[in-house]
Amino acid sequence: MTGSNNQTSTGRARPGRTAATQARKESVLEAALECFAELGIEGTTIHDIQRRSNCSIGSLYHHFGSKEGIAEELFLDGIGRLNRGMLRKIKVCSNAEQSVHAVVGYYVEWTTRNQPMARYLHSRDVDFSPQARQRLKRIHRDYITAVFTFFAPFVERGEMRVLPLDTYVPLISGPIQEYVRRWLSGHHPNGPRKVKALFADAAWNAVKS
Amino acid sequence: MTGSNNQTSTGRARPGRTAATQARKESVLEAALECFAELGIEGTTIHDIQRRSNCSIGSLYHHFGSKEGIAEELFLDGIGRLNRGMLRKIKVCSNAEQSVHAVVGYYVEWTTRNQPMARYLHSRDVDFSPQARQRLKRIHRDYITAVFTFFAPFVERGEMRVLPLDTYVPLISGPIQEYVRRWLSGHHPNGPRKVKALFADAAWNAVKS
Amino acid sequence: MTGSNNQTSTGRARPGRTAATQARKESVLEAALECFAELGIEGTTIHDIQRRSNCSIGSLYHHFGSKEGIAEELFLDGIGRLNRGMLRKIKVCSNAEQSVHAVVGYYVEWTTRNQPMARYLHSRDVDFSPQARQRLKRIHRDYITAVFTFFAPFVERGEMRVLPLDTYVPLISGPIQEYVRRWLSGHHPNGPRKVKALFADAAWNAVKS
Amino acid sequence: MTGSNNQTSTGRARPGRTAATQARKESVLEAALECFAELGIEGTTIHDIQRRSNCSIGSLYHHFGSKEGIAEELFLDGIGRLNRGMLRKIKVCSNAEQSVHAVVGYYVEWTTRNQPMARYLHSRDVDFSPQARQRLKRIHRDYITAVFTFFAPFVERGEMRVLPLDTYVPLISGPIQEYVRRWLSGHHPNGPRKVKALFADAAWNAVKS
DNA sequence: AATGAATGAGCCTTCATTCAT
DNA sequence: GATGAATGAAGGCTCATTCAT
Repeated sequence: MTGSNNQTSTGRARPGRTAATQARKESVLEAALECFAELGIEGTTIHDIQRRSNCSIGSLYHHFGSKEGIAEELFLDGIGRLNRGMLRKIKVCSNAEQSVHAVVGYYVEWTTRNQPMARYLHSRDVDFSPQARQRLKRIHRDYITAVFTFFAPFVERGEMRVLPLDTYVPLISGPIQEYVRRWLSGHHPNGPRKVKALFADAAWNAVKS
Repeated sequence: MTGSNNQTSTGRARPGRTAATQARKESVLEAALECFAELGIEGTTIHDIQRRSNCSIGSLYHHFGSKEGIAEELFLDGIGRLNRGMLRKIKVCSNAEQSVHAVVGYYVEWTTRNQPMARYLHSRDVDFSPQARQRLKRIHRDYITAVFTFFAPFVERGEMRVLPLDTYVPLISGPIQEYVRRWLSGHHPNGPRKVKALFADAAWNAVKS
Repeated sequence: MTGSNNQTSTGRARPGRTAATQARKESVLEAALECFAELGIEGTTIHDIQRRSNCSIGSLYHHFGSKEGIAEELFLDGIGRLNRGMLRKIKVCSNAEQSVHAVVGYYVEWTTRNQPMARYLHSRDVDFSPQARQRLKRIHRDYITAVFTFFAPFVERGEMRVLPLDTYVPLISGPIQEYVRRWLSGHHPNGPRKVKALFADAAWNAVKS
Repeated sequence: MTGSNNQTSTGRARPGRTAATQARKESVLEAALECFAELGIEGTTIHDIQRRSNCSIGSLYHHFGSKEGIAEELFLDGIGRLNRGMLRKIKVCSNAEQSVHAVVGYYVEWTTRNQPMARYLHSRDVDFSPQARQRLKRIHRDYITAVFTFFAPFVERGEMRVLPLDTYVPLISGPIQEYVRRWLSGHHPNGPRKVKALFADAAWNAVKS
C-alpha cells in the first residue's frame, strides 16, 4: 500500500524517524538480496526475508507493499548503482579504446565485488508490475542515452565503426557478460579477473575502426 | 517413482500402444513448453499443463513422475535438439572461418524458428534434481567435447588463436546470445537475422589468428 | 508529511478546542457512514475511514477507542435522530388516524433524505459490544414506551383495535419498511414517495377499530 | 475453480462416485448453514466449515471454488426451496382470500421449521459475485412471474384491489416478515405461530377489494 | 493406463490495535 | 491531542502429489 519514496527527501522534517525508517528499509533490502540470490525470487518466502531482516511482517508490508515491491526496489536499486558507477568510470576516459576497456574492466570489478547483486540482476525480471517495468525502462533508456552521448564523438571522429545502434552493447559486453553468467551459475570455476584483458581487447577489436 | 524412459525403448513390444503413449507424452511436452514460455516454470501449475494437454492429472504423473520431471525432460530434449543440429551443421564445414560463421548462423536460425523453446532454454535452470543436473552436465560435456574435437585441428593448424578453453564460447557466441536474449525478452524489436553477418564476422575476428 | 507538534495545550477547558474536537469527530462519523453504506461494516477498514476523514489513525483511536466504537456511535446516533424526529412529528397529532399517517409519512421522508444512514440502520447490528447492545435496548425501550404512551389513549378511546403489543409495529411499519428496504438494496427503482399515501392508508386500515 | 454443477447431471456416468460427491457437497452446505447462521458469513472462517463438515480444505475448494461460492450455493439453494414450497402451496388455492392466507401461513410454517436457513436468508446478500447476482435475479424474477401469473385472475375478477405491482409483496408479506425478522434476531421471544391468523387477516384486508 | 477427488502444509496478505515521539 | 511506524495473529487460498476406482 505504501511504498514511500523517502529517498529523495531532503531529510529536514524529523530526521530521526526518517533515518530510522531508511535504515530499516535498507536492512530489509539487504536481507532480501541474500535470500533472492540463494533461493531465487519465487523460492524466497516473505518469512525468509522477515527472519533475516529482524523486522515484523507488518512493517515489511508497511514499507514495501508486497513481496514483489521488495524485489522491484532491490532490482532498480542495484541496476542504478551499476549504471552510475559505470558512467562515472567511463566519463574520465579521453579516447574510445580507453573507454571500451573501462566498460569491460568495470563490469568485471563490480561483478566480482557484488556477486550476490550481480547474480540477482542476471535473473530474469519476468513478473514485475507495469509501474516497475516503466521505471526499469526509464532507467535503461537514460543509461543508454548517456552512454551513447558519450561514445558518439568517438564514432564521428572515426575511432569506432559505424554500426546499428542495438549491436554495440552485445558486441562490447556480450562476451564478458556470458563469461560472468557462466561463472556465477557455477558452470566454470574461474572468476573473470584473469581474462579481463583478453575480453577487453576482444571488445575493442569488435568495434574499433 | 515412474518417470519411465521410453526414449531408448526398443519399441518392439506392442508398438500401437507405445506409439499412442509417445504421442501423449509429446502433447504434454508441447503444452508444457507453451506454459513455461508464457508463465515461467514456477508460475506454471500442473493444472495449467493438464488443461492444455487434454490429459488427466493422473496420467501426467504416471508418465512424468512430477512437475519437475516435465520441466527437465523438456529442457534436456530441447538442448539436445539444438546441440545435435549445431553439430550437424558445423561438421560439413571444412575450415575455421566457415565453422565459426556456421555457429552464429545456425544459432540465429534455430532461435528464430524455435522461439518458445529458445526462451525456455534461456530461463535459468536452477532447481533441477541432482540426476537431471547430471544428465545436463553430461549432455553439455559431450557437446563441448565434440565441438572442441572438431575445432582443435584448426587451432593446431594456426587458423585460430590459442586461448583459455573457457573463453572460446563467450567470445564466439556471447554477442549473438546477448542480442537474442534482449530480443526474446522484448527489449528491442528486431530479430537477429538482419545482423547475423555482422555478428558472425565479429565472432571470427575475435578468435582468428 | 510528518508531525508539527504544536502542543500548546495547558489543559484547561477551552471551548474553541472542544469545538474543533467535535468537528473532527463528526467528520469521522460522516466518513464512516459513507464507508459502511458502501462496503458494509465488516468490509470497511479503519484505514478506509482514516483516508476519507483526513484524520490520523492515532487520532481515530484517541476519539473512538476502536472500529466497533465508531460503528456503534454512528448507529446509536442515527437511530436517535430518527426516533426523536418521529416523536416530534406524531406528538402534534390529535387523533389516531392522523398519527398513523404521520408515522408512515415521516419514515418515508426521513428515509428518502437520509439514504446512506437509512441503509446503514437497515444493516444487521450483530456484533455490537454488550454495552452498546444495552444502550441500543434502552434507546429502543424508551422510544417504544414514548410511542405506546402516546397511542394508548387512542386504543382506550376505541379508535384503534386491541392487539398483542408486539404486533402494532409490524402491522403499521412492516409494509413500508419492506418497500423501503427493497428500494434501498436496488431491487426496484422507485422511491417510496409515490406510494406513501397508499401505505399510510393500509397501515391505518390494519389497526383501526 | 471448479464449482461443478452436478445437480442436473443425469447421474448415469459413474453413479457411485457422483453420489458420494453429492453427499459430500450437501454435508458441506449443512455445516456452512450452521456456521453462517451462528457467526454470519464474514464471521465464519473456512476452517469453521471444514471442521464441522469433516472435509479437507482442499476438497472444499475443489467443490466450491471459494468461501463465497459456498455462501452463494447455500443462499440460492435455500431461496429456491422456499419459493418452490410456496408456489406448491398457493397453487391448490381456489380464491384470492385463501391464497393470501396461504402465503402468510406458509411463510410462518417454513420459517419456524427452517429457522437457521430463514435467518441466513434474512442476512443481506451484499458481496455475491456478478454471476451469483444474475442467478439470484433470475430466480427472483421467475418466482415473481409465477406468483403474479397466479394472482392476476383474482385482480381481474375483482377479488383484489388494483395496485402498483411493486406494492403487493410489501403489503401482504411486509408485516409478517418484519415480525419474523424481529423474532429471529431475538428482539422478542414469541414465535409467529400465535399471530399467524392475525397477520393473515391483515394481509387480506390490505389487498382485498 | 487413466481418472479426478482428496489432502494439508504453507504461502501471501490484511488489519485492528498499540505506543513512542 | 496528533501522528504513523510497528506488530503478529489469523484468514483465504494454492498446488504438488497420492490413491482408490
